[in-house]
Amino acid sequence: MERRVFKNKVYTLFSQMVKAMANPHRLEIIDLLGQSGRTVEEIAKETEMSVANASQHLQVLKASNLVDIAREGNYIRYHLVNDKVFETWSDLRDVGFERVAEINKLIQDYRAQKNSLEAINIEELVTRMKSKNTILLDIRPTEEFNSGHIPGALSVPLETLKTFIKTLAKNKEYIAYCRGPLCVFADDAVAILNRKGFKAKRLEEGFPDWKIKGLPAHAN
Amino acid sequence: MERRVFKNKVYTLFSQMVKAMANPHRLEIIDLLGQSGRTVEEIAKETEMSVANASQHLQVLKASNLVDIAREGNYIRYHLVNDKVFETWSDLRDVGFERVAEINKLIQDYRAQKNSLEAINIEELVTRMKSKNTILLDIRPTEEFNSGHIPGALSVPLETLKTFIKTLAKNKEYIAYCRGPLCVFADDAVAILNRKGFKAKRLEEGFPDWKIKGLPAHAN
DNA sequence: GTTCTATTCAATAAATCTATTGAATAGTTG
DNA sequence: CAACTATTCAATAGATTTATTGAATAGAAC
Repeated sequence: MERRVFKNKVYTLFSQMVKAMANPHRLEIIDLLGQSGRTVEEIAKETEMSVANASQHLQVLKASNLVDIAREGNYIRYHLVNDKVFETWSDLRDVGFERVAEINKLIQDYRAQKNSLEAINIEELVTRMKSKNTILLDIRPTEEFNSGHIPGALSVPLETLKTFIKTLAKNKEYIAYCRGPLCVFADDAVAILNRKGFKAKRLEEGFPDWKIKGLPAHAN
Repeated sequence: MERRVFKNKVYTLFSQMVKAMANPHRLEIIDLLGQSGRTVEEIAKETEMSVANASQHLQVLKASNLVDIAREGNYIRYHLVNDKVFETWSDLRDVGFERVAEINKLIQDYRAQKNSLEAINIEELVTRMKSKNTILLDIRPTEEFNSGHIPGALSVPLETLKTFIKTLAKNKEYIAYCRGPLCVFADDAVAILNRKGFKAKRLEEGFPDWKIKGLPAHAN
């Protein structure tokens, strides 16, 4: 095979893989699946698209070997094929945060509106966790907490926060985290906590980001 | 702004960035620019496309903040905006090598045909370089070698290899490297060396991959 | 200020991608 | 085996992307 033909072929193959990621719905799906495997129905519900549409996008991801499936009784559960896929998305995300002004502004504005402007990152969290004064809250649904969480975190799904809040001490500092920088559970939690007079900030990243950094992860 | 509206907007912005990468020509351009900045004309020549077409693709990359420009006299030189962009491409590439059978096969076949099947990776290279018996050859054009190379490498652009080869000792082991895993200069060099009875292998990765690993890089 | 040259723009036709709908399928449960 | 249900398929119309042309532009050089 001639050099140019080879190059065209190989870059075309890579571009097909990139194309599979190059869609807002599919990025959202990858972000979700980075969390844990999910059925078509669950994905459709969380991303607010039709089941047929979600299925179609999942087919695209599957055809490009970014996700694979496991049958479980009546359901088919989709997974990312491995951590590398999430890492690629995570790198893309970083480039976006760093370079695309619109993305930055959109996120800042959203957080400002929620009164959740201050965020700390994973490095800062590691330092702070050494202090007894910091309490870490995992705002995701229970199942996600159970399938893996940051060691030392308390499971406080958003719906339970309002009752849980009564038990919290005012003299502590709270850090809330959820699925990732684009997940808004933690922002909502921080908003509620601040309103009630607690000192609270969100963690910029989420559990999958913690995990791909190779930091220890607890599972129940 | 409502949660769903926020999510749609933010994932759309990210997907626009990914779309900018989702084209074979543009991936090749990113791969090239990871090497060093280049003018439109240079890019058009190396990728064998028309200048108008190359320019159009560069506009797409520029609009997405993946590349920027610097005027130099009569020419405009395009650069990647930062290392993160190349790292993202590098991660994508890894996923492709690992998960997409067609990509693997294509590359293996091409190397087989060039008699350059055995490749070592950067980790192995670091170990081997401790031995006096291993000689590292940089097969890229002189300018690229000068703008940065792996410490200890000899500059042997492909055109000069045939004359250079007369000076080489048969009892050494040669490692050839070039721009990256999809660059074929090193394969050609290995083929020539093997044909003449030298022990030679290529380095799987290229100089930019060495650099983003944070390993030391010499420049003249 | 005119000429020159690298680069960009504009227009177009072909190809590809997307959401929606409703029907089809495959595997499970009773 | 029949009924059921999660998922996929197929068809379509509208939107987006792409390569190719040849013309336009903007800055450098003289």
